[in-house]
Amino acid sequence: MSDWLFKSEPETFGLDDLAARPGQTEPWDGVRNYQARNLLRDQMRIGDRILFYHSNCELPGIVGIAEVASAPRPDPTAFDPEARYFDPKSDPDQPRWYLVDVRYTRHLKRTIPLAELKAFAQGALDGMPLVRKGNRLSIMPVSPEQWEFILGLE
DNA sequence: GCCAACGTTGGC
DNA sequence: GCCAACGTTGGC
Repeated sequence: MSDWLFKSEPETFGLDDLAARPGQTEPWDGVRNYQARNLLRDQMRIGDRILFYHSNCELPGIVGIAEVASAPRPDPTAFDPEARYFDPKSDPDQPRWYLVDVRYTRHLKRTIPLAELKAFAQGALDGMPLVRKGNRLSIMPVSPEQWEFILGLE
């Protein structure tokens, strides 16, 4: 069992959107980064916990908790020429991109801002990609210690 | 809106 | 296989 952090732009699809979905569950499509893909495809299991992070917004930070609600499976939007994330090089017989379903768990009592987390970049969150400059990884692993520490800030 | 950081692409 | 050019991410 592993823990993860997922980034999402709230203007596109935020935690409120997830909570409003039928079953509070949504396929996490559109991941088009190989490092994120490998984590998603090879390591995610049903029940894994997710820190839900809002990026590219007024107050970037962790806003809630979700969970992995399906096994990894090929991302169908990669095969759809109409889809924003269509990838003509993804072959249905050998899919390049994968997704999992994500289910809402809860909102945090407050947003834990990135700026606050960065204060621990040389401490409890040492090595976490999120607090490293220029990081763009949209899915990253969270150690049990990091998970406990971050929620301790709530 | 700016721009630094980064991943990907493609020419050679 | 190198690396410049390009497009994207995402904080500020």
